[in-house]
Amino acid sequence: MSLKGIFPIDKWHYNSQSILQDLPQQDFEQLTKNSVEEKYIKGQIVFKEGTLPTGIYFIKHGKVKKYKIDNFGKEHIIYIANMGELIGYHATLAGERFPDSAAALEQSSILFIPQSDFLAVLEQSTILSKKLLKTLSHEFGVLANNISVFALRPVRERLAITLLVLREKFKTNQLENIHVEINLSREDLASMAGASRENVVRLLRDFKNESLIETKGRKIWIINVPKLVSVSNYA
Amino acid sequence: MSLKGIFPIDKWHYNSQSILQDLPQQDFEQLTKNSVEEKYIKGQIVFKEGTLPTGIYFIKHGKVKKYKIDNFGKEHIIYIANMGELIGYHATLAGERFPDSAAALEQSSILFIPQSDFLAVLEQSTILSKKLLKTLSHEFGVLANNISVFALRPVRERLAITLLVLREKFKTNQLENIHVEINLSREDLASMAGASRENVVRLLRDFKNESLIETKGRKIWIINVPKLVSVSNYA
DNA sequence: TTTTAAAATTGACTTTTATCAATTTTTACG
DNA sequence: CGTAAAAATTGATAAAAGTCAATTTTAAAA
Repeated sequence: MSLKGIFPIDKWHYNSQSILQDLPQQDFEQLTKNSVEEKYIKGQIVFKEGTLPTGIYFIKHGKVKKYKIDNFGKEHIIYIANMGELIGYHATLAGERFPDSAAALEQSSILFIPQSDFLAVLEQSTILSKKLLKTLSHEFGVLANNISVFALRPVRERLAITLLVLREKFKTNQLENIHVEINLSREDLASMAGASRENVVRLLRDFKNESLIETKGRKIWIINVPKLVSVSNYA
Repeated sequence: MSLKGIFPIDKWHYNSQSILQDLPQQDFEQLTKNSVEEKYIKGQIVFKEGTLPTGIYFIKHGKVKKYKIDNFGKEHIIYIANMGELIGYHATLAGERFPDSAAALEQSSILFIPQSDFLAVLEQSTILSKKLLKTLSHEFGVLANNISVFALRPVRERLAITLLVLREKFKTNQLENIHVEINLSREDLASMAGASRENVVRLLRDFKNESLIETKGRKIWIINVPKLVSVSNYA
């Protein structure tokens, strides 16, 4: 069950994998010569909004949520970054503090690249610079989508979109793309969809009654992708 | 009445003015050698979401709204770009179609810079490239803010923030910063705050009753900035 | 100025969504 | 495997926000 032709999934992914992929060998080596690989346990914070950046992060394995916390302590998950994605570069490039926080969603292994190495390679590599410009510009579209969906669409549709996006994130590169298991807490799901936990639970029950999804414990499988796409009113 | 120290207005502006400002003379000339200045009347469309970019746009005078329209025809204004700002570069840099639309909010004069010139200067000017990286990275923070505010905060707070942001946009560089006149249709205001027009009208009446703003016709003046900041629950 | 179309406002009502307080289920771990 | 803590679910209720249908006000044009 592919989304091809029925849902513009590109508009929901940052494509930051492409930044370090097929970077010239030399650039890559210079970039990673002082890098350190760190293990993160589930829930462990990678960087925190408002702090000064000391480098950028490459996700070798695992998943990382990027989020913001409002003045009342409520969390909103902006994005889930997957294996192969680069995170934390906005702060360094803008010369600002981190605009958001990042925490591991599961046991992850992350390469830390010091700011000085990143900036040094950027100084001489037009390829890296172009890749960053391309990714950042693409991100703009993703975020613009997000904003207008949050501003205009009801929770039911936002949740449908969230599930479709998560399904892609949780795809294992195995053959069995039909049975993608979404494994995320209801709290995190609510925090992505911008809704209360209880409301998400109720809407998931509805989706289940409508035979759009199956659930077992916290796990969710989408069993009717095209119908969920139509529920999302997005495509 | 300044926002300094009481409201982080930087987190709501793109800062794209800095892209062409203090660009080396030579780069600027090459960039603009084939540029065309066009007049736009109020409401006229500059570019449309989903179309292929043919260049980028520099706002010499006037104001431009950047917006998206959902499947039901409802409009959401993502951003208002002011005199001196550059717009429309994301599509070209990402190699994609326009992620949003742009239309003049008032009589405006806009410089069109052909894509080929933009890309040619980018190819050789590391200064332009760095400025773009900086602006795009800063924009990420602005958009991330936006998303979490739309996802988590109620309309009353979003409207308070919207008014504070608009006040900055409508500042004339005169001395009289106290009496900034916000002149925008209720429809556009609602479309920025992500609310119905009627709800915006009612909330504006509340703000008026609470002596936060004054109105005359469609025009709005914020008369108690610090209190409106506190209503926004954002600072 | 007068006229008229567009925009803004108001009231009544409905729908959506959040919140609070249990209760049940699941998961982690000794 | 059993148990405690955490997470998920449910029901009841309240609050927020949208919609629809007038009516009034404003602004644009003759």
